[in-house]
Amino acid sequence: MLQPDLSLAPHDCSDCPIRHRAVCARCDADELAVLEGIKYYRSYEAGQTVIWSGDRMDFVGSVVSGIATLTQTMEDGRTQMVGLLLPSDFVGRPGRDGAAYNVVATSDLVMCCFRKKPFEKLMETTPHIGQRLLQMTLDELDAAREWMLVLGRKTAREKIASLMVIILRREATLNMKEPSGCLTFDLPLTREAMADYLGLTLETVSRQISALKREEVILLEGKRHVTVPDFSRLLEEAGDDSDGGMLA
Amino acid sequence: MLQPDLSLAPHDCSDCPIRHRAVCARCDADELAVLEGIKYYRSYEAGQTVIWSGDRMDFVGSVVSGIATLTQTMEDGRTQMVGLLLPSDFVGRPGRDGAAYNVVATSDLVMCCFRKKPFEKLMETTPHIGQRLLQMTLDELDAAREWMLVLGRKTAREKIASLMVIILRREATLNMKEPSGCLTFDLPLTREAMADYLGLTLETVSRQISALKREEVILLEGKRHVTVPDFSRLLEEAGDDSDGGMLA
DNA sequence: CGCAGAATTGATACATCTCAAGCTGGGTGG
DNA sequence: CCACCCAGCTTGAGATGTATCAATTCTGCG
Repeated sequence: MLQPDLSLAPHDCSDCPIRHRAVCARCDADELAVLEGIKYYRSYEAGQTVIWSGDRMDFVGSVVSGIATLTQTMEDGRTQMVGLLLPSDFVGRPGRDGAAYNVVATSDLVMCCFRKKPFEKLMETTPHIGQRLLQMTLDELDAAREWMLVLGRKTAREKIASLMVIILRREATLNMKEPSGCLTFDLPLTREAMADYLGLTLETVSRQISALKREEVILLEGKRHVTVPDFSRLLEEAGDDSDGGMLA
Repeated sequence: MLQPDLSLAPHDCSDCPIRHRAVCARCDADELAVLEGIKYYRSYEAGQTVIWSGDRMDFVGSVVSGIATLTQTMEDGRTQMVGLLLPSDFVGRPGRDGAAYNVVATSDLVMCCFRKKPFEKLMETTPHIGQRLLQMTLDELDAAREWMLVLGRKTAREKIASLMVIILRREATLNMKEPSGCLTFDLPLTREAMADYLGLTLETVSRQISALKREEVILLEGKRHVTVPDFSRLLEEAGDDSDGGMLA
């Protein structure tokens, strides 16, 4: 099914789960009403490709629920993930026609979309949208630069630990609290997708996860469910500064 | 001398060399006049640190002339360059107090600065500034993501070739033409700085440059001046798609 | 001239990749 | 209900690319 059931998708912005973090976060009631007029929802099943790099893209939008990946591929097939899209993340670039990356749904995915032209027009007249998009883009740029350090300078073990730290930090952001002590989460990615994120092979990912398990930095139930008995230990393994690394 | 001679710095925005590409690019005459009122220049000598990561930063600004690097460092000294700042590039983040990265002048450097608070206030009232900053940030994000592919998936030789391609592309952007055929440029970085950019050691950088020279992909005069007899050959060595990879 | 920083080159070590063989768990059809 | 299958994963052994350590060689400059 190309467009899975939409009945559960929110239709009213005021109960939207990403209302306060997405590109519309700063909009007031009037502005929201205009956005509401041009929005529509799309759903994708786990594994579906949302957009191919290079394709014409006539919409932009926000992830409402589910997870997607942003990847870049070389001709010979080497691929690098360049972004992990979680709920509230923005997809697409105003002012550009073609998609620069592949977007693939990693889980079932619901997106809130806007046709590009009307959205661009709206941006001209509604500063709150551009302001929020700037904020979000600056955050993504910081994330990309942090990831450059991971890719360029960290060992395989540090990379795996860094990935787990990032996932835990992003989850903690939702709950508005610092991660610490004993924590639990599910890996949203296959070993292969982790390898593409980390610039490793899937075998190396697997070996390093096994090593972290053997040394009890993490505990595993099944392949995906992870328990971190001591977050600061994980931070150490990631090679991060002991402080949260958070910036005002 | 902490603040080298400023006499050559432009004082009138209308003859500023970066007038049409910097954060002020979209401002009209009135808006420019306001900006002109709060701007000031700073100069740095080659090698000087402009900002230390974590330091309080009371200004934002644009590179007017010269080159600077943006780097991130781990406690044990491993460092990764996360950005190369050329004329017109923007430094600093509105809405944040501390610097996230080290900024170091690689050559003599002139910056056009704005105190942060007045600049932030101006952004609220002058949409053209925010719009331009959004555009520039999106471009930087694309550059960072392209670099993630380089760091995560390319071989040492491809990394060196990619660096040269990027430098040539950025120079070509100034002249508004696609690079092709026989080209010439100066490496703006030491071998060590290249290593920090590419996630390699300086020895590996040196060896790969020697190899590219031996195989006549490039010719060297001195350590810094490079001639590329055939740009498409360099592109191939970089592992890039043969087309320019340019996006609308 | 001679020094210091930058770069090159060599020998060896080691982390990660590659290729290959099995394992595991959840789903399917007989 | 069980046997089978298959994608995802783990583990092993050996190859390889890059790092590390060390010794020279350049190059510009006081």
